[in-house]
Order: sequence, then C-alpha cells, then structure tokens
Amino acid sequence: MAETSSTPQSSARPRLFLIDGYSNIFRAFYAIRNLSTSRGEPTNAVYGFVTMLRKLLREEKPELVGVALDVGKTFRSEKYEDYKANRRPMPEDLASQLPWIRRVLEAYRIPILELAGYEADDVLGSLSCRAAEAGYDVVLVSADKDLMQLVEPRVALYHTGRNKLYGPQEVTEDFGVPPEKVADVLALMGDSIDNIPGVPGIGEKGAKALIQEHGSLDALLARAGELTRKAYREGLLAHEAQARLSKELSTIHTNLEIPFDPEALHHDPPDTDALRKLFTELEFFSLAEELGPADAMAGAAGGEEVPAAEEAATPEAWNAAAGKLTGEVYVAVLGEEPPLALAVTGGEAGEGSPVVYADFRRDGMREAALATLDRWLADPETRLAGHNLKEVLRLCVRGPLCRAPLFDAMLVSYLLKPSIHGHSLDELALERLARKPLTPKDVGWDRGQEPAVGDSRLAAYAGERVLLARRLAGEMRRELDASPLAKVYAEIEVPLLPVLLGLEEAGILLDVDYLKQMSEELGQEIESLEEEIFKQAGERFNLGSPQQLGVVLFEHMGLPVLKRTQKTKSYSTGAETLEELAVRGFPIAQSLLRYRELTKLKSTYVDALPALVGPDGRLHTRFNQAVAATGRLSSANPNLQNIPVRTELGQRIRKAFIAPPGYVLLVADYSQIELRILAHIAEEAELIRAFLAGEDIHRATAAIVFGSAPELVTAEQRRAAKTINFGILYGMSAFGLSQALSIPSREADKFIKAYLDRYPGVRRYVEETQASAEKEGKVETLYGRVRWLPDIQSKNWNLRENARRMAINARIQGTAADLLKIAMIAIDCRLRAEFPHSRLLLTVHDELVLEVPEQDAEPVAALVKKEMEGVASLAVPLEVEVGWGTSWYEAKG
DNA sequence: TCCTCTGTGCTG
DNA sequence: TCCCAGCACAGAGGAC
Repeated sequence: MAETSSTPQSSARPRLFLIDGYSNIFRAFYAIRNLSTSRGEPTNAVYGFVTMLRKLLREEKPELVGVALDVGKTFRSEKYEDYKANRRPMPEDLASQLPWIRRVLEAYRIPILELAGYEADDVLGSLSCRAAEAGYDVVLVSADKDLMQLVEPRVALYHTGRNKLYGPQEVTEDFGVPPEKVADVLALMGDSIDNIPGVPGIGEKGAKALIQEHGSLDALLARAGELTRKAYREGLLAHEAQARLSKELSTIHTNLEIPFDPEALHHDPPDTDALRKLFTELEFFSLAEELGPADAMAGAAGGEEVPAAEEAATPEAWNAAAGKLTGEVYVAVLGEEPPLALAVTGGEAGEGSPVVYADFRRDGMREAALATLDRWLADPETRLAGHNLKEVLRLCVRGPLCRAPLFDAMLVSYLLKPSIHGHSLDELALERLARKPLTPKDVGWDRGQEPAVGDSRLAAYAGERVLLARRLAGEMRRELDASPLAKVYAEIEVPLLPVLLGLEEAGILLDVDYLKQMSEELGQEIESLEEEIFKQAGERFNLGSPQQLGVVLFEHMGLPVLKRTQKTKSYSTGAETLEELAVRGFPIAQSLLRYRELTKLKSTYVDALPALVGPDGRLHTRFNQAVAATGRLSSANPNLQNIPVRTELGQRIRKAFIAPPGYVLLVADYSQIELRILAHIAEEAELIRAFLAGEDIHRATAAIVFGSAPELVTAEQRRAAKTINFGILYGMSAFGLSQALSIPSREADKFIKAYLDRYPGVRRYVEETQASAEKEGKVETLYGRVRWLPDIQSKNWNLRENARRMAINARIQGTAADLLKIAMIAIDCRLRAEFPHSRLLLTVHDELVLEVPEQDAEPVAALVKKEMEGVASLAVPLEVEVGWGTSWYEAKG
C-alpha cells in the first residue's frame, strides 16, 4: 500500500481509513485456499484479512480507522425482494470464520461500524461524506468497484484486489465517467453477484459509452427512443422501470443519520495480550511471535500513560495536599460498598496538577478526607466536579447540605443524549475519550479481595479515575454551555441530586417477620399446586422452566400451539397464552397461572426483599438519575417502583412497607397526570373542559367516542375508552388497540378515527409532534428536556415507526417526570425548614411516599398537595390525592 | 464458577 | 410490523 503515502491524499490533514469488511473478507477467502488449524477449522479468510489489516496499520499508520460490517436485513432487500435472492449463501467455511474476525478487530481495538438495517456500503458512504466535510482525508479500503462512486477530492478508494489507489482522476479513467456517474453505469450494466438486474443487452462497454454520451441515466432514458442501435433502444424502452430500480439499488446512500465521531474512530494501540492469545488459538504462530513475550501488566489500560495518584498516608499529608485545594476540585470515589478511597485533584496547573488519594483503611484518613469534602461542600466558592457525584456526597456524614456548585459529568451526558446505553465513567471514557479504563479486577479488586494498602496499582487506578472524571467534566461543560439544556441541568437535575441521596439514605422500614410468615404460607400453596400440576400433566418436570413446560404442554399433552416466542420461536407459555388455553377448557392452564403468580411474587418480593434490608431494618434502594430515556427516575437494588398493587396478593405485599412507631407513611399521587399534560400541550378543548369539570375522564371519553350520554356509558365502553386514552399516549396503532381490546382491527381503526375526530387537538398534537421530530430529529418536554430520535428518518419501517411512537410518548412522559422532579425539590426544601422530622422516602413516577410523625400528617399532607398541585400552572388543574396510614397499603386505601 | 441471553412478569 | 418507560427473576448454555 506504499502508493497511498505518495499521493496528494497524504497531507497534513488527519486521515480516516474506512475498511469495507465483507468485500475484504470474501476476497481473502477466495484468494487464499486451504488454510486451517490442526483441529480442522478453516482460517483462510481470517488470515487474509489479518494480513491486509497489518499491512494497512504498518504502512499507513492511520490516525483514524474503522471496519464496516452488515447486520440484519437491509431496506434494499425489503424494497426489492429479489435483491440478493440469487446471491449464493455465504459458504459455511466462511461464515464460521466471522466470529474470529470480530474478535481480531476487538483485539486490534479497531471499531466495528454496523448499523442494524443498513448496508455496510451505505454506512461507509455516509461516514466518508461526514468525515470529508469535517476536514478529514478519507481512504476507503475495499475490493468492490461499486465504491468508486463515493470517490471525491477528499475521498479515495484503495482497491484491495488491484492494489491501486483511486482518486477522481483514476475513477474517470477506469469507468470513462466521473465518480458521480458510476452508479448510472452500474445500473445499466447490472451486477449478477449483487443481483442488480441492469438492462438486458447492455454490457459494461455499452453502459460506459452510453452514460459518457448522454451524461446520465435519466437523460438517456428520456431519449431512449432515438437511439440508433436496436438492442439498446429496445432494451431501454422495455426495461425502463428495471433500469431505474437498478439505479436505486446500485446507488450508495450517503445521507444516513450516522454521527461521525472522530474520537470513537481514533486508532488505539492493539491489545497485544488478547491478540497474542487469538493468534495462538488460530495457530498463526509467526504472527503471535512477532508480538513479543507476554507481559502481564503492559497494555492493560490502553492509550497513553496516565500519572499515578499520590497517596496521602497521614491526615497531615492529606491536608497539606488536598486540604488546600480551592476553586475547581475534581473528586472520585474508589470502590463501592464500601467505598475505600477518595481521590482528588484540582488547581491552576490543569492536568499537570497533583492527584492525591486517601485510603480509608488507614487511621484517621476517612475522617480527614470527609472533613475536607464537607468543607468544600459548604463553600460556595468551591466548584465540585466529577462523575456520579451522588456517590461522592454519600460519604458525607452531615448529609447533603451543599452550597458548592456541583458539576456532574454523568448527569450532563445523560441530558445531552438520554437514550444511549450507559453513562458510567467507563462507558463515557470509551466513547468520548477512546480509552478503556482499568477495571477493579485489573488492580486486584475482585470478589472480596482488595488491593493492599499502599499497593501501587491502587495509585494508578486512582490517578486514572480522577483524570478521566476531569476530562469528561471538561468535555461535558463545553457541550452543556453551548446547549439550552443548561437550564434543565441547573434547575432540575442538580438540585434533585442531594434530594435523591436523602431518599436513598432514609430507606423505608420493612416488616420482615410479616414477609417471613407470608413466605411460608405461599410455599405451602405452591407445593400443593405443583403436585396438582404434575398430576394433570402425568409427569414431573421443572415447572420453572418455560422450555420444559412447553414440551410437556404442547408435545406430551398435545395442547394446541397458539403462539410462539419472538426470538427463538419456541412455544409461548406466557400468561396470555395460558389464559386462552384456560378458556378453551384445559384446567392445567388455570393451575399454571396461579402457580406463576405465586412463585413470581414469592421469589421477587416476599423472599428477596427481607434479604436486602440494612442493619437499620430498612430497604435502601438506588434511584438512578441517568437511565430512563424520557427523563424519569429508575429504581434498583431493589427496585421499589414495581411493588405489586393490582392483585389481592400484591396488595398484601404492600402491607410489609410500614412506618415506625409514632409515624405514618404518607402517599401522594397525581391523578391522570399524563392525560392532563396531553390536554395542556395539545390544547384540546374538550379534554380541558372535562378535566375542569372534574369529570371521570375515561367515562367522558367513552361518551364522546360512542356518542352517548356520560351516564349511559357501559362498563365495556369505559374500558375501551380507557385503553384508547392510554394508547394515544403510547402512539398505539389500530393493530395494537385491536390486540389490547380483542376486537377486529377494522373496528379498532374506527375507534381511533372517532377519537381523533372528537379530539382534534390530540390529532394536531400527534401530527405536529411527528412532523417536528422528523424535522429536528428530537422532541422536547415543556421544560426543554430533549430526547433525540435519529431513527425517525430511518428507511427501516420498524425503526421509524418506533421512533414516531417514542416522539409522541416522550414529550408527555418526560414532562410528567419534570413536574414530579420539581415538586420533589420544593417539598424536600420546605420539609427541612418546616417539618424536619418528615422526609421523602420513595418516588414512583407520579407518586411520592413520605414518612411523617403521626401528629404532623395533616399539615404535611396539605403541604405536599399544595406543592405538587402548584408545581406548574397548566390549562388544566393538577390534582393530587393524599392518604396516610401505618403501611403503604393503608396509606393508599 | 461466572456471565449473558431469553422468557416471563411486576410497576407507572 | 404489532404499546411508552423501567428492573429482576429463573433457567439454559457457553466461557473460564
């Protein structure tokens, strides 16, 4: 590949090498024959591909590199079913090598570019365009001539088979037309491998000549009748549509919504340990040898060396180093449950500033570190920055009374892009800094094992954590400052952070004895149910295994197979299926339903919760502030947002959540908050009227949709209206509604039409939300919280429709989340001042649970109601129901 | 022995 | 093609 470095492509501009995975893999497979391991596994394609990669990395030393691979089916195959239908299936000997190739790429730390539903070609085309626009020189590496259409002044194609670099000039020489006309030529020629039909009677030569002469396929088709050569004239006239389709199929799309993230494509040094292991497994012994001898610690972190933190081994040393920091301070907690160390940095010298850490296992160090932390938090002049500050604040004994401005990189990342998978320090470092941080395991922190006090690995770990937090905070600050989300951050998320910490630390009292007794009762009923089921089935098996149950029900007992599971197409044994079987007269289904209900509640709640209470007898959940894409909070460890409520048995579990003597649990929940928000945002007059009049909203909807008087609405009609009301919030389709109501979808369609006719504001809301989402690629809540929806433009029907439903739902669900968060902040603040013995315990999306001294129940109820109802002034009143009692169950009664 | 995926089911 | 947002359980099977 030496040629590339002597071309005009190599300049001072950074270069991005985009490798077309499959074409190179196919080429390697056919170019090298008969290479396999001693076990007989073929490795020829892997070897050829690795050879190509090594050459590229050695000779070009690319700054940025990525490999495009296909996943799933593509929109083209949906558009044209014959597309690729004739293409030979991938030979088994090649398919078996793909996992190896992925592992090789991982070990090389070369990112794999794949987007479900898109052709690798389109991903390459779009990325190369974005990169060129961003000022990079791009080299596409492919064995496929079709990619020549992507060539432009800043994008070259390196043809792997021909070992030749193509710029615009070379493409023109090869094709007789410039790159932008390549697709037109391909459309005429067709391609038997890709199964692009082309135009019969026109071959490579003819295609090039015709496009050269007429300029484009469109121009050629317009004048097809005037062609003198009979074969061309008749071929074009008879197959015009096919030619246009071929053009569509052979055109590589360059407008996919793929973010070009130079950081993510940055080429890091390979993970030589993993590579050596892989090569040994593949029996590429000479390649393994080249990597040199194994070295346990080398290359574990990847990327550049990061200075280790310095340990402050005495309180004096700590105070001398960390204690003097003022201004911007960066902090990181090391270890969780229990946290073992605190690492800090800051000061004028930027990243060159010293990093120190305190190991809590040393005498006096915990106290010294926390004293410093407390002092920083109390000082409005100190800006405390880091990642996931809730865990830092948790260390403080005095509780979260903070005056220092907080900057939390995790929360900012979440606000900027709420729907990405994770916002942990490790994930953000990988994505935004292209760095894979040390894991606790790397430094000897593994199941019970801790690194020793003074272990140098701990110092390295501490240094990296704080530095990464610092870099991420810097990056996030830049992005936040340029974003309207700064307001949501400062006014909602940051003030909420200490409030949530308060909830978590408070915990909720659990009646463990009550649950223990309940567990025994349930255990007995479950046992007798098991016997009954085994008797009905005529055999004993593992009832907890859906797989075994499926075999017994549908193979041994011969019950009708009504439904199969989504992914593996195995027998469905879900509640819906069992209910239908019960209706059809199979008594075993009824027993199984009861068995499922009991075992579910027993294992998930009755038995699991008592095991999680702390020494104080209370359950301390974690409220995650950076998970839910809509802006909601989530609860985990344990999840206290899915405690049963709907069934009688579920209600019994709620009786285990209690208040201590002299206190009550106070529950406040918003009534129909999402429908009220819909009424407000949609400015839907009829909904607003019904809410203002205090009507039963589902009944009112039924009356309107079915055209009857409210008092004449049947229970059935009200249920249907309720389903439609919720369905609208979720962007439900006619099909979805028909499923939910078990009615024909034609009828469901009629319902929806009638609904939208009677609620024109809602129709406008749906239409406008989708239109603006399509235009902007995002939707916003009333408070400006953003949810990005890149798939809204997708050509993949499934992805696009999903995004449209999310658009409709996210504005409403997100606004509700904003409202509750704001109310929580206000309530927490007032309670501290006015009722210091009352406190918030839980938040469940539209509901708050508090613990309140018995005698304060009434005034606190009034306070909570007032703050929740008054949190915003909408076109409809917000209504809050409040109740209290000795248990969660009593409080909601 | 641990980890990940799958099916299932609980909440708003 | 099939209704938004979550978390967690048990079983199953593969990696270590």
